[in-house]
Formats: sequence, structure tokens, C-alpha cells
Amino acid sequence: MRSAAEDRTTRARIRDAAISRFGQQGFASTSVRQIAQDAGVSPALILHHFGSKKGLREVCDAHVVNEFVAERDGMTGADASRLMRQALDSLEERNAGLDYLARMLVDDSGASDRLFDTFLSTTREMLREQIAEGTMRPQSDLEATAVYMTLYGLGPVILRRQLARAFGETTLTTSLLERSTIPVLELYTHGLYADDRLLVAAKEALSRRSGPRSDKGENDPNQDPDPPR
Amino acid sequence: MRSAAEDRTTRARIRDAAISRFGQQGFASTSVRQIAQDAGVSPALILHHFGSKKGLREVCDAHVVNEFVAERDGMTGADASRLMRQALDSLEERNAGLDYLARMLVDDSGASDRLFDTFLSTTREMLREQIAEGTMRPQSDLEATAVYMTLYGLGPVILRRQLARAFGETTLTTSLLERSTIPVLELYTHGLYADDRLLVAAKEALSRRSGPRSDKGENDPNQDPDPPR
DNA sequence: GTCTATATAATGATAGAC
DNA sequence: GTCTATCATTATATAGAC
Repeated sequence: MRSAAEDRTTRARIRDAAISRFGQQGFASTSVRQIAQDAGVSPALILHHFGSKKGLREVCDAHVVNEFVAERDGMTGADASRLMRQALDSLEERNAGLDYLARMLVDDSGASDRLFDTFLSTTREMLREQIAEGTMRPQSDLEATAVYMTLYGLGPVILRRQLARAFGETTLTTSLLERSTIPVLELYTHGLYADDRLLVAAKEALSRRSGPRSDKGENDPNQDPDPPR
Repeated sequence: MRSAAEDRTTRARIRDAAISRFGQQGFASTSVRQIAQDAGVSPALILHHFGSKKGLREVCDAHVVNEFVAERDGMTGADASRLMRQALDSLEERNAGLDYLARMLVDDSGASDRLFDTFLSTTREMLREQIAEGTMRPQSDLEATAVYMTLYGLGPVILRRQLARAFGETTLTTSLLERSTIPVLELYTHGLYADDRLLVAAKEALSRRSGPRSDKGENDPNQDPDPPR
């Protein structure tokens, strides 16, 4: 499936080489020289095209963000398992982008915020749809649930090297994803706890400290320095 | 609470300064000179104590790993909410270690593998205990569940900047954790899906491709290049 | 657009005095 | 143990020819 990889514009070839290197080694430990060699050009040409190493980084940031945002737009009405699937699936060709994504999200480049917000919006919308059509249970604090679902979705992606390793593989394989399907769906279908006790106890504990109130789960300015264990 | 921070050994002061810088900026973009300035010593002294920058890194790796491993040992019989709590809680003083942890886990320093395995073991053991005593539901593939629970637990920690930002804060606050409690417990108590349909469908789809078999969820050498969407 | 120099700055590391 | 001074290397970035 080696698609037209040689007849791209030089600029694009440099950018992709940079994304690959930055994703694998990080921004700081990648030199312009390395990228130049990968792309088969001189170091000077890279700076000619992108102004500086930082400029190159920004172009890479934008490209990766757009890649994921575009993919988001092509996906409507997805369920949670598909959300995970969509992130893990079709991976060989987008591996570089995911490495880059992971580093973007732990670094605090401004672009990573936009990217995270995009994922969060997608998740929030997905939750709304599924709840509206009865596929998912209503949540007491949908925004908070959306945040954690987004984080839970990104965890296996960012740490996919550990995910693979934990399953005795060195990379994400089809069989690994297959083995993951049931346990993950199980979790999202039945939960983990056998009964309501902990949830009820937590609700009581929280309402005890902020006074009786509705289920709304709004942010609470309570600053008690001794949270319940 | 500025504990004895000035009367530590110089070596420890350097190490802590390095952990802080490495955690905030990453290894490659931190210079020995910066660390030296933070610790109030000369650059040469750092190399005298640790041999090289890489040597310093290894000492930092080991220190952070031990920090988390030691904490693990002090925690038995914890439940899932506590697992999250334990990671997010008591945070101000251990913030540097968590920044460092996040970078360790995305980089592939060998120490990060040991650290992840420690987390995984803790989670696995916690699941076993809770299932044995009936607090949690039996899982069809406990190992896989343990892996994903570990990843889900680490997601909010690694991406805690995004977590805070999503809640309109700049750092993890008590109120943020309070607001998180119910939605997360809700998810782990009732799941997200309203019924069994997706889970059942997935089970059927999987057994259809690998032939009828038990629920064991063992790794399956199936290599079908066209996974179900 | 693309290259070959080259300037300039910063970095990790060493030598040796105290 | 700790410093100052310095080396050797490497990095980003520029100048200018083609």
C-alpha cells in the first residue's frame, strides 16, 4: 500500500519526516539535520521553507491537528467502542501521527489544547446522541462524564506501547484489539462494581458536606482540606 | 509546610531540581546549566556527582520509580475510586514526580516499563481482591480488564493539565476532584450503556469469526485484515 | 528551490586549583 | 566536594552561489 510517497511536494516530504522524527524522539532531541537526511534535502532548505525549527514544529502541529479534526468530521453517531476503535484502528499508516499526538498532549503546545477540545466535543456530542436515543444511560453530570471518557479514550492511545507490551506484543495488533473488545464493552455495559453501595455512600458523603441539594453535580466551591477517603 | 528543603544533601538537591526540570521541560530541552542554577551549584559539580547527564537521568528515573513503588506498598485493599484518588490526591507536593512520570511513560526509558508493570500489578491485585469479596463483578478476562483499568487510571494523571483545563481550572483542585467523584463512580457502577445489546452483539461477532468457544477470552491468533466496524 | 559553505551560540564534558 | 576555566561538539540559523 505504498501510496504516492515519492511524488509529493518537497515541503510535504520534509513535514512528514519531521512529524515522524518529532513523534519518535520528541522535538528537542530531533535535529534539523536528521530531518533533512530523512527527507533527502539539505538542512538549509528546511529553514528556507519553514523559517526556523520552531516554525517547522508549528506547521507539524497544525497538520496533525487538522488530520484528526478532519477525521472527526467524517464520524457521526459513533458509539464508545467505536470511539476507541477509531483511535486504535487503521493504525499502521497513522502511527506517526499518534506518536506526535501523544507528545503534543503532554507537552503544552497551544495546539494540543485545541486538539483536546476537539476530542472532548466529539465525545460530548456522542454521549448526548446516545443518551437521547436511549442507547446510553443518562449521566448526572454529562460534562464531567465527557471529560473522563475523553481521557479514558486517550490513555490507551498515548500509552499504546505499554498496552501492547502488557499483552505480550510490541505493537498494536488485530488480535490485541479483538481481545480488548469484550472486556472494555463489559466495563461500559455493566460497570465494575457489583452494587450501588459505593456510589450511594459517595453521594451521601458529598451532600453531607455541602448540605442537601439536588443531583445536579455542579461545581462546588467547597474547600474542605480533608477529602473523604 | 516548607519542610527541611535547605538542609538536604547537595546530591539530593540536584536530583530534585533535575526531576522538576525534566518533568516540566523534558530531558532533552533541559540543560545541565539550568539544573545547576536551580540547585545553586556549578554545572561541573553535577557531572562530578552523576558522571553524565544521562547518569543523572537514570538516578532520577530510579528515584521517581521508587517513590511510586513505595507508595504502592503502603496501599492494600484499595478500591477503584481510591486508586484514582491516590493518584490525583495529595498532589501539590508530588506534582514534580507526576510530570516526570508522564514523560517517562511516553518516552521509552526502560524504567517506565517497570513502573507501568507496578501499576498494573497493583490494579490486577485490587481487582482480584474486590471480585473475591464480591464488591466487584467477575470479569470475563481479568488481565485485559486490569490493563485497561491501569490505562484509564493513568490517562487523567498524564493529561491532568487537560483535565484541569476542561473544568475551567489551571490545576487540579479539591472541588474538581469532588465534582469528579460521582460521575466516575457512576460509570464504574452502572456502566454507560443502557442495555446488553452491544456487548451481546460483539460476543456473537467474535465467536462467529473464531468459531464457537468458551468465554475465556484468550489471545486469538486470528489475523483477519478486515476488522468489524 | 536547492545547494555549499560558514557564522554564532549553546551544550555536555574535562582539567585542574582550592 | 566544589569551584573556574576551557575544550570539543553539535545545534540552529544565515549568506550567497547556482
